[in-house]
Amino acid sequence: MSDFKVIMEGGTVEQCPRRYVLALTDTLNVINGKWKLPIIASLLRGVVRFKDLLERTEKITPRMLSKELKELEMNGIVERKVFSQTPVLIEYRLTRSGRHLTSVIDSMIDWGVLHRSHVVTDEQPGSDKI
Amino acid sequence: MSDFKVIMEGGTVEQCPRRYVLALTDTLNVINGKWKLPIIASLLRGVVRFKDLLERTEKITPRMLSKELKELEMNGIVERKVFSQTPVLIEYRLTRSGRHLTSVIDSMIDWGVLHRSHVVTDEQPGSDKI
DNA sequence: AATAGTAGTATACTTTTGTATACTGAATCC
DNA sequence: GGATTCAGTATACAAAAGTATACTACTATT
Repeated sequence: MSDFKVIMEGGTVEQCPRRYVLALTDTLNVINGKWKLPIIASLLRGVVRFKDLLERTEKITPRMLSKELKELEMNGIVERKVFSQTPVLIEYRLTRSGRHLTSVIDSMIDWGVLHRSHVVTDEQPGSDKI
Repeated sequence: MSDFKVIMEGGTVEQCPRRYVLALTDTLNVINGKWKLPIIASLLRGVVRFKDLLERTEKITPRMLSKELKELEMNGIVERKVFSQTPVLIEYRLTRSGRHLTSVIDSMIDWGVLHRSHVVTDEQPGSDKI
């Protein structure tokens, strides 16, 4: 659909529209850092609370979790819902955009799996052929 | 194909196989940082030399370019070929794995475009854009 | 009044990433 | 023998990302 590949076919830079470049950097900014994808992966399993995320995102500190969740919220990836119970209950869930990240994650997994197989089959020590 | 979504459908963590997690973090590690994707995008246009990359990757310093190219080479994304001419000629090109990154890039662009449209249509004033 | 549960914040630090600017080395050309 | 070209490296610094550890605010229960 986006057909980034146009730039391969011997064209000028302008063949890759600016809005695609923006879209790409948007996506990178959303998922970058050490914790974004692990958190998103946890949220894909459903609605969760802060404490749950703390426990099941290995070794993340509350400070980082808080920071990352804020960024994800600002970027429209997660929603934060407050329930005025006692003790207070706060739920985090993915937005529609957040759920759509599965397609990006899937393609990253596909590439990673493929790449690992290439590395194993192609790259014997010393000889580096394509 | 990789079907990361299995973890949505009410399962345990184990439903997302460890190798998928590894594949995902591989991919993240390969593309993370400020310069990896711009460099890969340049390389998608064909074989290039260090100096070309310096000129057309906006404002990158030789130090960073050198560092990033080394990492990409170590990760099996680019190949470096030395021609013993004078002045010496060194060519950088994508490996097969490197070229396959187009599918990841495309899905990131697709998500970014979609997300921008969601942000415009969904989100009330106050919510922040990327 | 002390305890416990939820959802974080505060402070100080280390590590990683990125920037700025100048420089090296090899070889040929003039 | 100095200028030029290519492909980087060296040094010093600044900024961003991440870690460690302790603490706060609210409130309901004991």
